[in-house]
Amino acid sequence: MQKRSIAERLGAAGGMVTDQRRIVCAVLEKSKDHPDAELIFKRARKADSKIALATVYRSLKALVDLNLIVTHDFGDNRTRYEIKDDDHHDHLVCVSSGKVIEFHNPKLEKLKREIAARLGYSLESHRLELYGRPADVDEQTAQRKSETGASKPS
Amino acid sequence: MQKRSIAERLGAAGGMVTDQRRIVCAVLEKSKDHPDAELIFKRARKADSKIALATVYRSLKALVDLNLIVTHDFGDNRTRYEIKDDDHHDHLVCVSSGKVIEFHNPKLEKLKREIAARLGYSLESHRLELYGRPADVDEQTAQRKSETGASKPS
DNA sequence: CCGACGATTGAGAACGATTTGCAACATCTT
DNA sequence: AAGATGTTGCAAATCGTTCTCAATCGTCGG
Repeated sequence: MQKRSIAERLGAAGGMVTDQRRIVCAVLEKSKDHPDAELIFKRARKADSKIALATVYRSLKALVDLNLIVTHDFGDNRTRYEIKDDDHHDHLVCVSSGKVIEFHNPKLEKLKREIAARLGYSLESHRLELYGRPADVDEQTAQRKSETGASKPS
Repeated sequence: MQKRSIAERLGAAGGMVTDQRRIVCAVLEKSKDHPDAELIFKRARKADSKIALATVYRSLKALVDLNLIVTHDFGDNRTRYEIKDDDHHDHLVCVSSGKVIEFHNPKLEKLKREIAARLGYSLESHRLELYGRPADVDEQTAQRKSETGASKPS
């Protein structure tokens, strides 16, 4: 009973399940990238040629409010959307290609909580993006010696 | 010879130094918060009642391009500006009061670089914000036992 | 110190992303 | 199946930010 679709979870959470919202949910589930509203809109139009952009925005907001999806801001000023995964991950954005790599690092998660705690706060959420450029192969191999616990995207 | 003003550094970097830019620089230097363009504009108007918002934006962009100031995005969609400090710091945003606390954590800096390296990238920049709410005093004292290296804002 | 030329300014229009007003319509409850 | 309520589509409105353009200023060569 783990694989409930976003649309199902939307209904379970008390949200109204409409055809348009089902479509937006389906688009998000099928998207492996981090699409913005416009792109989600374009993809949604393939399933419903008359769905409105405003509806996409409203559906996305509903899903965000219900904590079913999360937003990202990768510097270009577009809000990107992604299904909220159970295990949190952060992003590394390649400054030369724009490619986005997801990663999860337990050490980092722990450190973030500790920092907040030391400042007198309990961590509610956070946002982290690394911006980097591909390293030379030399540097890579050199660096690979230092274990950090960073893992490839799931 | 360390305390050159932003305006001076702007000139030294080859940027054109105008009255308006001097004012924007002065506003930034006096601001202890993280003002957005609109707020900087309001403050600048106190020194020059006819400076234009567009000029503020243009001055800010010039300063960002010359690496004299940095931008932040704390979730509300406003770009905030801050003088670039020598030693990097990140931010913790209080979700209940909106207060922004700066902190610097060497462990975190190191970890970020390592993570990027392990993914095959050399870290160019990054963005990190923690969002938290004030913890109970109990929790605070309990947490304070775990050393993290987090330091209070400078 | 002055004049020329390119850069900057002010004002408002223009922009792109996102939101909103409203009438028609679909959904969930009973 | 009917009604109350939430949602949709469309267009107009907003918000932050950038651009256009004529007027003006800063900087550099002389």
